[in-house]
Amino acid sequence: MATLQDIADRCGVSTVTVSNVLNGKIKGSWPSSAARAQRVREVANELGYRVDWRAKALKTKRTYMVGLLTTDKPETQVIEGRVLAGLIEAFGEASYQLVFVRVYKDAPTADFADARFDGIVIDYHLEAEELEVIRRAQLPAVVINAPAPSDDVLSVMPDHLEAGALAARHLLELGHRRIGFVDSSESEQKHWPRHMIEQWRAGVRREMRNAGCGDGLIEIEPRNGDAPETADTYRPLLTSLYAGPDRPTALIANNGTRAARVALRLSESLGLRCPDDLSVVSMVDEPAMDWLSPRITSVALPFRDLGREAARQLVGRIEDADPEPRRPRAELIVRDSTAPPPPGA
Amino acid sequence: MATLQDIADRCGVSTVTVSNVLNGKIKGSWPSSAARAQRVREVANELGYRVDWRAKALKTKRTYMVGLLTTDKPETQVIEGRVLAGLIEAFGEASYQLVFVRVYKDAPTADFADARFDGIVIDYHLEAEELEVIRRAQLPAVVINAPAPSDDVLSVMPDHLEAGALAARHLLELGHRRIGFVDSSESEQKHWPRHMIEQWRAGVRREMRNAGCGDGLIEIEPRNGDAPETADTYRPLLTSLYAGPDRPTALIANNGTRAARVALRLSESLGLRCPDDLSVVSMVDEPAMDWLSPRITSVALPFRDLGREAARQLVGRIEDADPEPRRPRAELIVRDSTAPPPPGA
DNA sequence: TTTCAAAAGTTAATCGATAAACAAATGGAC
DNA sequence: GTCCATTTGTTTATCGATTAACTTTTGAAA
Repeated sequence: MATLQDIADRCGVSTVTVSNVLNGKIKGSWPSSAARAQRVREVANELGYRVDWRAKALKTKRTYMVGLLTTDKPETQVIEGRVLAGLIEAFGEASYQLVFVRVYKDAPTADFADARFDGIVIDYHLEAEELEVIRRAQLPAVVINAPAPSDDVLSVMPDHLEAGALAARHLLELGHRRIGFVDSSESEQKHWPRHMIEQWRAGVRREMRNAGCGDGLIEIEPRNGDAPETADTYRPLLTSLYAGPDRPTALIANNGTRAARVALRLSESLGLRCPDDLSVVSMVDEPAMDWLSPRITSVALPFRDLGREAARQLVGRIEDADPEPRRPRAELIVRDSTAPPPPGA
Repeated sequence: MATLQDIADRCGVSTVTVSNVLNGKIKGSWPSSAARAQRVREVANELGYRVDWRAKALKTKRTYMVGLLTTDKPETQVIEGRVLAGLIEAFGEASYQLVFVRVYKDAPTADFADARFDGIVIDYHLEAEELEVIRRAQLPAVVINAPAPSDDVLSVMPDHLEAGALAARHLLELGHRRIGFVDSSESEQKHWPRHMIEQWRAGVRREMRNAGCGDGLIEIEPRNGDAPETADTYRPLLTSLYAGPDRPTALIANNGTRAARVALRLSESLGLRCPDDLSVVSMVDEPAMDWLSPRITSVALPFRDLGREAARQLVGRIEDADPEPRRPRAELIVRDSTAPPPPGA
């Protein structure tokens, strides 16, 4: 592997000059220096020179490494793949390496301190308790898809209010006037951050009010205590709802599993067909949404862009640039589970 | 951040001595040295000393970093989360950092060489073309869930033959004698490595021969050219199959989507019910397998263990230890989509 | 008591880059 | 032609650890 010294020897200059040329600290104001700089670059290229970041990092007090905090819970997905893809892309472009760090409950800061990162990325799966780790680390940090736990932490979130509004507008345009919002069952609520879901609901509510049917929003949230959630969890609630007069003609479910259960199983057992009698929208676009039958209309969060934007913000903070924030937008993917309400309804 | 010098000053010894103590190069044969070593360790602990791997890496020519090669195809999942979890765990225990690297088609070795990894992990999604990158890098490498492309590359795979056998044995024990193996459609086959699927099929075949029904294996593989695969792709094939005399009483599908399609949609349109009339097994356990109705019996690959074992092997190779290989085993998860065949069949 | 091999410790040099301090070259203004 | 601010280049020192070469200690054997 070629070093600065190798290039310097071949060009008859000092290593510092080579370093300056390659780091763009030579403006090339005079012909003589411009030519020399050119030659240095050529030789560097010829030798396939790549900076040794170990040495660079040692001297500059930086590491060009960013830690990605993940949980060590076996059940939770480590990180959404598309977020990861966006992070890798954008950090790569800025010459930062993305390193995975497991969060140990026992020794939370140990291997974390070892790494000496320049910054930290926190996925939204992490809980408040674990966020404490980063406070202690005193490093630039960005949280993806969750509110910042304190002022000095960056946060990148899509406009969840708008995401909810997107789903609602679609249904309103189809002619629906009474819409149910299917929330998590009690046992599931504990395991998920509420922030997104509340925003979605608020967005739905806003659009319905704008459309003049403010009281058409029906909250569906079963009280099942600690029992695990199954398709049956929602049955009693929906059955009694559909026995009454103000039955909703469309349902918005706060994740894909619930959407599928409502669309595929409950609609059947209620004697309804999706989408003819009942429209269903999922607020989370999962792979299964595209191959179930009917294919389920979903709101897709801009995961890849979330990753890219988080990287951009964090690099900005590390390098004291603080670029203006952008808010990635959610998209509606219209599939086969939504249609105008049945004529009689 | 404390350095060796800080500890050395406080203990009245040289930095080299501190380094030796902390790296366990002092045997403590004499009381005087044992005591001194103890004191050094105490002070190190007190100051919260952590080795600066930038300096260590610079001198030792190692980086303690392992690159994880991933595709840059937007559609493909970057990496299976459970594999990743296993990798993080095991590398963490061995003090290696796991760094994500995007594979650029254009400039395949550039940022790769920058990183100067000690080794490489390759996920099974990568294709032969991309494997070329690692050959050029000349580093210890391990491929997860795919055969090694050359002798000097490590490979960690579960026993896929046994995985197929597992599914077959389950069905045979239930009393099935004619079993269909649902392979990918033509258009999908191109996008997936065939190795696993061939092994699964071979395992199924072996078990059926052992059970004395060697000709009971029915291959189901639609010829749909380049048309995208949908639930309808399999309909003609299955319809004609179920019109004939030798209809299978059970189907093994080579992924979750196909299993779901066969179990949920096709069985209905054929006038069969799952599992009463038709049993279905998925060779890939995906989240949806657990919440669809019926919940689908699946073979779960030991993803987490694959990650752990890959890390173990690679660290062994890097540190010239070459531990004996272990083969993680697949497991059968019995759910509601399998039952004894109907009496008449 | 002397001798000696093993163990422990010290000093000096090094990995590859960059920062700081200083010296030299340059082109335009006077 | 001289002066000067600017740009460029050089020398020296440094980041924090480890290796190499060498010296000192040590406990036991002779």
